[in-house]
Formats: sequence, C-alpha cells, structure tokens
Amino acid sequence: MLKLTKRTEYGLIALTHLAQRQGEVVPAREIGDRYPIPRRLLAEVLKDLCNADLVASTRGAHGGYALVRPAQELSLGEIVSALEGAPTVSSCGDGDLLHGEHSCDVQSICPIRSPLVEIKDKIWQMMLTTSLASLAQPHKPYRPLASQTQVNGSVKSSIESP
Amino acid sequence: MLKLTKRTEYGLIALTHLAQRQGEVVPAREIGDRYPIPRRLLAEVLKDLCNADLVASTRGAHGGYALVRPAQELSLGEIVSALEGAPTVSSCGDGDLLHGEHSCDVQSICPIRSPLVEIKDKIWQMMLTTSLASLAQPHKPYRPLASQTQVNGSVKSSIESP
DNA sequence: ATTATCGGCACTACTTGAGTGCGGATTGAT
DNA sequence: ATCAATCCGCACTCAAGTAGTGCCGATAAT
Ligand code: SF4
Ligand code: SF4
Repeated sequence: MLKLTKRTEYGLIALTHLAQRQGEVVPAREIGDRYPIPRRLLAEVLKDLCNADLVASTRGAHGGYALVRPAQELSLGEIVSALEGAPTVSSCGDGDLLHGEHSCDVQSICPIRSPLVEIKDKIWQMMLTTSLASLAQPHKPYRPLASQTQVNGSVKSSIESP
Repeated sequence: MLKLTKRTEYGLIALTHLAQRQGEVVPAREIGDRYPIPRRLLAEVLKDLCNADLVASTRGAHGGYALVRPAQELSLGEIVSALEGAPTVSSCGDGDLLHGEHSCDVQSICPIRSPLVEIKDKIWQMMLTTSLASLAQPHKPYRPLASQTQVNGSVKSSIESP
C-alpha cells in the first residue's frame, strides 16, 4: 500500500523540530518531550538519520542532534530514502532487467514495468524538489504541480481524452 | 514502503490485456496463459476488479471478463483504489481530525500532517489523470516532469533554492 | 450430461512494520 | 573521581499486511 512508514513520519517530525532550532544542538529528549512519539523509537530513527548524514550527533551531557544542512537544502526525497529506501512503486526495481535480481517472473514480458518506472520517477522527482523547509512551514501557499482540483473520497476518473 | 502490491500489478497487467481486446470477452485463463502469474491469484484480482465495476464478468462456458469502459477512460487511480485502496502516504487519513479514528497520537499537534496530505493529493492527482490506455502503450515517448536527472543509488538533493 | 468458466469462503506461510530491552561509550558538571 | 545526561549498538517480540492456495458451488454453452 502506497504509504510512508511511521518511522519516516517520526523522522520528519523530528527534522522539522530541528529545523526550527537550526544551528542548535537539540537532545532527542526534547523532541520526544513535545510530541507523543515512543521515545525509544524516536532515538532509533534519529540514529538512522545520523548514519545517513542528514543530522550530526553530539554525544555527552549537553549532546544532541543538529541539522547538517539548512532546511531549505534538505529534500524530502533524501529523508525518505534514508529512512525506508527510495520509493519503488513496482516490486522489481528499475534495475536494468536481464541482470541480477529476478524478483518477478513476469519481468521479461511485463507490459507495465516501464510505465510504472515513469510514475515512480515522477513521485521521486516531486520528493526531491520538496524541501524540508517547505514541509515545516505550517500553511504554505500550495504551488500546484499541474491543474489541481481537489480530490478526495469518491473516485471518478476525469481524464482529458486525447 | 512506498510500493504497490503485487495484486495491483497483476490487475494492471490483466487490464492492459483486456484493453488490447477491447469489446471482447476474455477468459481469465487466456491472461494467465500469456503471463506467468499465479492463475488462482489472478482470478482473485479479477474478482475484485469486477466488484469495483471496472470490468464486467460473463459466466458460463464462453464466459470471461471485459472492460466496462474504454481504456482511455479508465484511470490508474481508480484501479489502484479498487485493488488496494487510495494512497494514504500518512498513516492518518486526511479525514477531518478531531472526529472518528484516532489512528495516531501525534495527530492533534502533528506538524507534517497537512503537508503530507498535499503530497498525497499530488500523487493521487497524477494517478487519476493517467489512463489505462497510456499505460498499455508499450514504449511511450516519456515526457519528463521537470529537469529529470537520473536518480538511483546515491541521493543528493538538487533543490532550487528560492 | 459434460465442460469451461466465474463466484465465494477460508486458510496457511511469509514479510514487513511497530515498538521494546539492555548494557556500553562519551562528555560535561560537581 | 563521581555522577548524570546523552548518544550507540545489537537483538528481540508482537502485530499486521501480503502472497499464494484449496475446495466446492453456480452458470451457461455444447
Ligand atoms: S515485472 Fe511487472 S509485475 Fe513484476 S514487478 Fe516489475 S512491474 Fe510488477
Ligand atoms: S498525525 Fe502526523 S504522524 Fe500521525 S499519522 Fe498523521 S501525519 Fe503521520
């Protein structure tokens, strides 16, 4: 199901918090103190972010975490990628078929492989061009990608017939 | 992890096959005959598509399935929605908070809820405006969304600094 | 009657995700 | 030197979702 993991969401929350205190070293306790996130899990996530070099850690008494780059230069894509790997959409990566991992039997004759890779790229591109800063701003102006009519509950196609 | 289920992929493959024989009634056996998909699973998926009124079924000896609408008017969004529910991105739906399901403790003060809903809408919008027909065309021209540098292994952000 | 097809229910095995436990290492304050 | 606050690392349990299967009944053409 097309959904982010909770770890990623917690990571994003933590990062927005760090973004607000840009430059400062913030202990994990403070974050877990403000948001009802399982502390232990939060630590785990921050560790992952640290391993991915998105935040820097300082140990010891007055230790904590800090963004390694300003929030404007941190992309959602990087964060997601660090916490749960890049989006895949299809079960077979976009790896050059014929080599390596035969994750799917259909692969050689799959009619939807290539189109799905395109969709993945679009999603991925969107995430790479979305900065943490724009996430942190509570009510940002909303810059639509294309014509953006509100879409919610009921599903009825509205495709431009070519 | 941001990925479609295999059921959905199988459904898409089946639908592209039906699209090629638009108007005809095609038995599930034929599809499972062309693609190495577990037959039994394929049947399950087609059943779901039938329940969602995306395909019509005919029972009996010369029975089978047929698209209920031309492929140009069938959106990827509808298909995904029928097979695994609409994309959610965040664990909490976009349901009006304060009511109903408290799927997440952070909900009331979550700083990323609203931004994630926006992203979900963009993805959703993309899927709603992508027709089955465009998926079925084997090698379509590839229309990039923006500057599309290949993104794979290593992730380095490339955000336009505003 | 026979055969090919869909329909429905329920079931198992596997993978992933959420969340936890515990002890150790580092650093600053006393 | 001691203590307290913090990060670090590994491994573990439990729940949920996904992949895939079995079986038999209902329809309808021949
Ligand atoms: S080959 Fe086709 S079906 Fe198999 S995983 Fe890739 S896209 Fe999905
Ligand atoms: S409230 Fe925030 S953290 Fe909880 S699910 Fe919704 S978006 Fe994710």
